Amino acid sequence: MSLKHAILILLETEPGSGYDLVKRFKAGLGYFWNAKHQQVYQELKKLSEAGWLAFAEETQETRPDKKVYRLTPAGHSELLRWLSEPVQPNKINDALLVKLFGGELTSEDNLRAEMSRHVAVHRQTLDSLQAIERDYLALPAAQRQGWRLPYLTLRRGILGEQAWLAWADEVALALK
Amino acid sequence: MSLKHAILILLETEPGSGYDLVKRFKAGLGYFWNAKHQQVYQELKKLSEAGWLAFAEETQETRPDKKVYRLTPAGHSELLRWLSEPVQPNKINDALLVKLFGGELTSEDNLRAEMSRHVAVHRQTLDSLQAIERDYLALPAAQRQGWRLPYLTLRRGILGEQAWLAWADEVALALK
DNA sequence: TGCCTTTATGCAACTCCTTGCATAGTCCGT
DNA sequence: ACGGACTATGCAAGGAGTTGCATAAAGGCA
Repeated sequence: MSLKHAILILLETEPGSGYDLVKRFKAGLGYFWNAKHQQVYQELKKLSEAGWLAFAEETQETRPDKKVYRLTPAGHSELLRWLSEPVQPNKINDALLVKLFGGELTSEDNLRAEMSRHVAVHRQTLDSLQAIERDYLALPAAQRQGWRLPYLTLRRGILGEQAWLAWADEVALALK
Repeated sequence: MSLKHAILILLETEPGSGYDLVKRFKAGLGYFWNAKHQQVYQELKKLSEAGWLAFAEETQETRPDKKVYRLTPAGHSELLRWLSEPVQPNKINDALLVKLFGGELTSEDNLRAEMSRHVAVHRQTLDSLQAIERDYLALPAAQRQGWRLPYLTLRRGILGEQAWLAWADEVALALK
């Protein structure tokens, strides 16, 4: 899929280690692309074997040594190639909806409890996305410019979470 | 994940063959759980090896023979067990957002073209979901009762697609 | 007649992703 | 002094999902 390309994008902006990337995923891209540390390390290995990344080992005194990865020219042109190519629409696999679909076989209490758990998670996600939005909007216009496109992805998150919560209200009404 | 359980739910309602299930996925659950025919066949094999399904081979004259699967008591209780257990919130992996996030490296024309392709797909999905909704709402109340919970999942689809399209409008404005 | 679609199932090989485990020093709070 | 979180990387095994190929008869359309 495009974990490969998500990594290329992150490293194009700034070289970094696997550990670094995991943190960057959590901070930014992470809302719409999830990866565990294992997968990142495995992918970095593959990407450097493919010649799209190069790394330099950095010895550190007070911390474990690390490998700092950066794009090679081949990696850069691969990224451009990927960006110019259509991506296919997302496939959705949502276990909560599967459960609701088959919910006649269980109790409404159970379904309500499940929904509240998910509502809590989505509300928290929405809160943190809105906090990021506030920070972005507080920046001077000149600085906002560089984050214009990432901001659009943030908006996707916010609108998506709001729609999710609106749906949860409908469900709550129906299960009352 | 829960392809296993999606299959159990579908077969609990009515026994059927792998081919059958693929069609049922397309018609109903398919909006929020996607599976290729290969995966369905592989999963059916595993599920019967695990003792959750049993199958009967049905010889047909004018068509290829088929295997009709149904839940065993063990499969039924596994389904109940799964339904009573919390499912964990969905992870999102959306390549379009990755592309947009890194979009500074490509042209706005390219991004606009990509967006229109996706808008077309989402609009069509929304249309077909709304067609299903109209059919549902035209049913007499007594018949609606049995589809109450699947209807909630349909609503999720509709609200989700509407939010997606509203976001696409924002993006179109920002890329103008 | 020839081509496409539908019905029906499956092997083989692969990539993608998760889970559990392992190592090892530093820094911080209590 | 001890426990926990943080920095940093990775192996091994397995489960989930994709891609390509193969078979084979029936029915519809041009």
